[in-house]
Amino acid sequence: MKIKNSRLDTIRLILSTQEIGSQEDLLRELSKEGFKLTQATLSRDLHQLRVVKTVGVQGKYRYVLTRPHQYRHEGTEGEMRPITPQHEIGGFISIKFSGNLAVIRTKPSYASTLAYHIDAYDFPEIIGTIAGDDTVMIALAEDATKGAILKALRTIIPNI
Amino acid sequence: MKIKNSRLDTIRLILSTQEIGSQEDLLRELSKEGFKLTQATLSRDLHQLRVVKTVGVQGKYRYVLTRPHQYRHEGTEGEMRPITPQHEIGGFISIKFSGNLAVIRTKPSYASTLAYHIDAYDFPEIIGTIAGDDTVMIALAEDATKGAILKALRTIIPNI
DNA sequence: CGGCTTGTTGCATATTTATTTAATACGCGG
DNA sequence: CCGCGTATTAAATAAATATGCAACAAGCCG
Repeated sequence: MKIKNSRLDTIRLILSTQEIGSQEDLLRELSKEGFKLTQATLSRDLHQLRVVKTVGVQGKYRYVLTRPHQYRHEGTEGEMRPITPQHEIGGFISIKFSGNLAVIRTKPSYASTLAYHIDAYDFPEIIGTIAGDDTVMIALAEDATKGAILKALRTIIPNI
Repeated sequence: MKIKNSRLDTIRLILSTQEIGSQEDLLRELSKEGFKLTQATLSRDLHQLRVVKTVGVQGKYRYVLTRPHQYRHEGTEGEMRPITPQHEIGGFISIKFSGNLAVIRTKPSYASTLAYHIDAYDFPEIIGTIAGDDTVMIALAEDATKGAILKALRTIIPNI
């Protein structure tokens, strides 16, 4: 529907540019933009957008967008060869490499937990991670080898 | 405090291994582990841990860990040199490069906002971004140089 | 130790968010 | 245009979560 879509866009815009701490706040901003709706509808909108309420640095709550993740298509591309363990560790399913990226697949909703653990270790071979729902993308340092990454990750996922 | 810390650890453990959808659920799990506390206390614990309630693919709610923010500054490894500004602009903390990727760290919850702005500019040097809670991963165009990226981003993050 | 400051907790309650329900609007094939 | 299935909504309410407050425990000087 037309109205709803533009409303969702506006929600995205607002959340991207302002620090919104409650649905009431967001409702107020939306009404400034000419949208009138109830908190119930907003709650459903946010659910659909998969917006989450996080805790910011100063302990303030804040609604933030998550990205609509791609639900990818398993590899086909030559280089990438999945290495899959016998036992699933904390939702881990597989890891593949390509260039300076590694992509870990997990069971649904386990990705951010895994990314959390990887981040916590702060491996020098890894310059950053991003988690979707069931995928963790890992940016590797330029000189990191596949072996070094696997070795590092083994501290978190023994049977990787 | 002793008890509280081990409780926080246990919360992390539980959230890492189970799909918890409400504080009541988590409370139940904690009591199995011998912790007795009220929802009020748990709410405060989760706030302190910056745990967030997300929406999974099937629309289920789930509590997940976010990363411990280290205001780090690694900068040791040869190629990678975090470039950190004097003033924090919109939560920006650092940027690192590796191959055709750049990884920006932000203060917690600022990543999606920053990514949104980067996207909005539609720089030819940048073919796409992904944002987590405090990390933006940027896919660079094939011919983009580090300098060109920094120059482009400067329109958004002046002191980058 | 005695006072002071800080941190932790439960209780009760406020606040916030999700959901049920019933009504209304919409899209579309016939 | 009609009828039927699907969306969308508001209102009320349920459910979930956050917080003010008072009590108590811990650490910390002097």
